[in-house]
Amino acid sequence: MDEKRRAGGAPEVPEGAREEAPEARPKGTRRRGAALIRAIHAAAFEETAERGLEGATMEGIARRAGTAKTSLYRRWNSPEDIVLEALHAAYPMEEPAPAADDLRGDLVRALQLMRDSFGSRPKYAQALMAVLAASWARPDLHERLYREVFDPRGERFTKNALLHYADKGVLDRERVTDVVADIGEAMVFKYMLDAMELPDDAYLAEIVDQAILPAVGIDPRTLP
Amino acid sequence: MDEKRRAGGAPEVPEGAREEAPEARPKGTRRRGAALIRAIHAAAFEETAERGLEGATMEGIARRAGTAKTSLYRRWNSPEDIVLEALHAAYPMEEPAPAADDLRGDLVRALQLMRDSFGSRPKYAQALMAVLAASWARPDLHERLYREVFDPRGERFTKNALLHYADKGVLDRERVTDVVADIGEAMVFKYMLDAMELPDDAYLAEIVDQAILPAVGIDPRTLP
DNA sequence: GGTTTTAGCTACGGAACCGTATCCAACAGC
DNA sequence: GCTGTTGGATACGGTTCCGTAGCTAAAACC
Repeated sequence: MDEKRRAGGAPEVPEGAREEAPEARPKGTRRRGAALIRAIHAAAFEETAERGLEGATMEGIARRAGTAKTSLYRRWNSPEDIVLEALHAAYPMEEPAPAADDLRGDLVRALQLMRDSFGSRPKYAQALMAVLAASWARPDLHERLYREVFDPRGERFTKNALLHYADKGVLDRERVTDVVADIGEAMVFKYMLDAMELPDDAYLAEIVDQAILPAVGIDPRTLP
Repeated sequence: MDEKRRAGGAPEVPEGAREEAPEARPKGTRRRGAALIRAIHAAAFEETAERGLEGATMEGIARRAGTAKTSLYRRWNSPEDIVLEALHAAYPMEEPAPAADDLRGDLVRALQLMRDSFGSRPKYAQALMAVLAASWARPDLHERLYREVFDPRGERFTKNALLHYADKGVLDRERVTDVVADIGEAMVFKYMLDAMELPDDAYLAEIVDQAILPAVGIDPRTLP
């Protein structure tokens, strides 16, 4: 067993949990509207990433955003509300299937889009992970997450590409099942969990060549 | 309050995160040793599942286990310590590759083993999910999780089966890459996240037929 | 039986959050 | 410049959790 984390009642800051310095800005000035909200969203990501969805507090978010608790309660009722709104605002735009005649390239690009969306904003991926985990034990939250965040944007990064080329006759439409359409996302996700970092382009290409293309009946070695 | 519209027999928990009733037992009696520890582990799963790793508290675990906070501090220093120990104790035993001459069946069984391990103990999957999510933002915890929980048991449910049949010449050894060895676990995991439930046997079979077998160059329709 | 461990109970001061109220000041629009 | 709006600061009582202490009593040992 480990040593005691602290001795006595010392208010010492536990290692690793230190908060970022509040958004510094010239004293006697104020943000409002969109600029303020952006700062609060970023703070909500930080707070959720470091303390989990259930550990996040209004006071913590306010501190990180360099604003007052009262300013948060003016708009939201809970950390959860803020985080979900922040996730929604940050969720990547859907890029309509690039019509190039390059199945393999389009699949890789679809996975790149997914990966880059995780890296687009600091702490975005960690915050999303925290919410996903929490939602697994909370049907209400799960429903909200998929309705307010995922659904409105379309989802399915690789599925569009696969269907596009199925329509063109490049591959068999019957093979684009739900299972197959999920392979790419599932693999990227698992990689992130194991490695604690975003996959590089080479790894994405491996996913496409070794998992997705074989699943739709195409040997990548026969491709141009 | 809502009407009671209880159809089935499941002891449905009304939303609101009510805690389970403390382990009832005859008054004036005490558990000790292993029996007590088992109850505390179960309580730690509940607490972590419902409130997240960062939201779990010693008081909450003590309440659920029907024991005293002081009894927890006697052995552990934090909820995290308890949960990690509980996960370690509950992690499924590795089943050596069943030597039957049935690749497809062995793969399905490997995934069943993985799935059943998640359902083996109440709240086990949710607790593990919570810890995984938290660990993604905390290198120390990630290291601990993999060292104290995953590594000691071996991991890789499908990889063993694939390697076994590669050695027998049933499939090409070159195709059993890290990516391919991860497909099964990744797909089960993604399914759980999306559906909030464990996959049934039919879905596991789909994963094997539509994703894993094609990836190792085998058309399931050609199998016995 | 008597003795040693180990659980359970109560209580404590300190800390962090909660959600709200109050008041003042910076901002935007005119 | 004047004015209504929106942020920021402070304070509050109430709750939960922290980690420790002191004590009693059940369980296990011999």
